Amino acid sequence: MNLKELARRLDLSPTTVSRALNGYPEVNEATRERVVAAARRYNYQPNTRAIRLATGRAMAIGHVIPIATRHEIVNPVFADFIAGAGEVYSRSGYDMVLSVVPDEAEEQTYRDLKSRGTVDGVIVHAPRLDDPRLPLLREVGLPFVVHGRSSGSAEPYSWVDVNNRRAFRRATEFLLDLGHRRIALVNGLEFMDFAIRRRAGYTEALAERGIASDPAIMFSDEMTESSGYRAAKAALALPDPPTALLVASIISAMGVRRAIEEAGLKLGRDVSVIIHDDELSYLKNGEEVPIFTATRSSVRLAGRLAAEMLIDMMGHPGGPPRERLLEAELIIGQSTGPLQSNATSHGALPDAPALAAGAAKP
Amino acid sequence: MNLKELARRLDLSPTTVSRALNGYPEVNEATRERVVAAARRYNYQPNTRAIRLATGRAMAIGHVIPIATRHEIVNPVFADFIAGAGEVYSRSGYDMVLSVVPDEAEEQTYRDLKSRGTVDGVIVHAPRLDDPRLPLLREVGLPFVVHGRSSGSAEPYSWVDVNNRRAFRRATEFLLDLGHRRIALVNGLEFMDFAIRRRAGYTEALAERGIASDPAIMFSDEMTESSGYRAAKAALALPDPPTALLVASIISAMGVRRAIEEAGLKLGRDVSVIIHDDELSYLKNGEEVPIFTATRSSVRLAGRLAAEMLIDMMGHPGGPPRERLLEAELIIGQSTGPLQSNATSHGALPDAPALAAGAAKP
DNA sequence: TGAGGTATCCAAAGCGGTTTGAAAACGATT
DNA sequence: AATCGTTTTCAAACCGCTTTGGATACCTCA
Repeated sequence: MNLKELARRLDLSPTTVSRALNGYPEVNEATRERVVAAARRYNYQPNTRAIRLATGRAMAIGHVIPIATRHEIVNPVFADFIAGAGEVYSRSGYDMVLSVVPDEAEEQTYRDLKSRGTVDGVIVHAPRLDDPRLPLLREVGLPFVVHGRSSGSAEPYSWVDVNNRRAFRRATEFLLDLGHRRIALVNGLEFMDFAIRRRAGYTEALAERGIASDPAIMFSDEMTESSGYRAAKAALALPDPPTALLVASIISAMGVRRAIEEAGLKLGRDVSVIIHDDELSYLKNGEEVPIFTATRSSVRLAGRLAAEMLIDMMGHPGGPPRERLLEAELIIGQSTGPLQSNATSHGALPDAPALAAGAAKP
Repeated sequence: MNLKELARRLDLSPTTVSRALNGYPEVNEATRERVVAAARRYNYQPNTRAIRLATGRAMAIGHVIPIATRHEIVNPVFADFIAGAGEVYSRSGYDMVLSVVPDEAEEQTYRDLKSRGTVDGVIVHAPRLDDPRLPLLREVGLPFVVHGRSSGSAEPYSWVDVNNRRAFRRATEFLLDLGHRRIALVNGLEFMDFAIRRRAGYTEALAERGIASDPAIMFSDEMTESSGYRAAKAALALPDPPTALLVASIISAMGVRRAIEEAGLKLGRDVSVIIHDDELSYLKNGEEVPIFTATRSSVRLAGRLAAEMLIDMMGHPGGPPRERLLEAELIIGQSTGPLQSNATSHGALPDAPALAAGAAKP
């Protein structure tokens, strides 16, 4: 059943039927009802392909995921972000098109998406420092919203991000307040913008208390279980091991926990851990009571917000870039506790003579 | 730059240009080269929307992910499967369209996908016992490939699946060979087809050795960290705790490990664990050496195979359904070991008098 | 030389909608 | 009754490509 056929049965022109269904005012209310009723009766669904050609709009939004040839990792927050954005698209009549491409083909993919008219706009994932995709998309003329930010970008752009810096600053302060002085950072890859901001929050908080950050306990890697394990294992093996760790992801934290337990230490007593929790639906940080103390911010919500922002921007072109900064909440779990003073392996720090900081290796 | 304009500049008809670019034989080789060169020079990309309307093909494949209102979980294997399928689509010129819909809207979504012509075929995820989507898609006339199988389906259909039953049977046998007699099952939700098959493999292996399966140590839940934790905690608290656990997912296994360590037991010595490992890129089962002993099968590979199968089927309509069964390999990690005999909490089992089976609670 | 092929190219008709510009119908106004 | 402004409807052009059904030019062979 197509428009022409439906019009024929109603003894109306395709023009009028089209207008009736699309809510244009220049059609008699009685006819409109007749048309709508018939459309339902014959189960008429306008052909998407024809609409797209006629209107010149794709009614679709693109997400490009580069499959890096070196790290074969699928961004773990991706699934939840997509779920959030997808809900919005469904409600708004947009399709989500995903392009999985080798990362050297990423630029060409964006160009094609535009020139072939496959999508009306895109969401940019996992931005890096001064990310080349932003000028590219501007040049190409594809509306976009960034999930995260890209420090160093010359021009303004639209984004949805969590306040990573403040989150990590607060987390660090929380550990400092518990008496910890030697705090390790298990960060994501530091060419990723979010990782840079997290590190900044961490070092700032330390500096304010007069603590120099120590590269020996600052790790930067992909956020996998294994890398968390390696980092924690290395840190705990140091002559002056950290008494607390700040971990960028719940996935790395799984590995961190493994290393801690393997070292015979007890999480929350001998070693404190704070994580950043994206509220991944398949890796929740506990249920009623959180496992890890965490800075928490829903990546799914970010997906919803980014999608809404993009759709709204496409509806009002020429507007200024939009920004949305989400604050993470600090939730207290069972993985943090005051610094234990009965330890032996390393002595007091110069700026905290009253507190005998130490790792609690048995 | 569009076809008409390009034709004008070449002083050719759009017909000829179209044919030249699409490799039709009825065009002079010299003209073809001229056309191809001009297309490259002017960076001509045919408009997808027009192609789609003209050919009646969407050149797109749909994936419908229901967002269950009750369990808000995003299937964790989804990301990797999508990555695998997406690679194939990119290479083959297909778009992947993802629909995230509330699960009560799933049926209507499939109907719309067909009647609006948004996609040419779909991949069905996470099939259940006698899944209603299969007859629906058949009725609607949308080609599809199922990732997994649906026991009880009357008609044949195309699928790509891993041999879950054999995998779990082998894993159980492996534990039995190590002397374990009390083996818990931490399964996924048992209305999911894969979970049914896994359970079948497990109970079969037990039955063959004359061991009745005990509902008290068979758990079925969503495969999250928390549910794994709960199951293992409950199992280990029993008067006759299991000495080994068979766990359906590496994510649940994280929780299982937490419960084991919390109970003061040592993984691989006091309690053995075998998992099923989908080789998720963000949750690898170790790197050089596997953490858990596991039955392993790449879900990303399954994604590639399913996509290839579907594309091929769409190219040869009317063919018989296709099937592809992948075998999981059994890899030995550090999480399994022979049954310890120095334990006390429960006695020898009738059929293994020589081995004093016991949990090693200190 | 003329018929019959073959190679090459093109005009025009779709595909199924939207949208422009105009016409028809209708009432109200002068 | 003629004019005007609305309301309502429609014919036709258009979106940018594919594809059908010729047309034309060029060979080949009898």
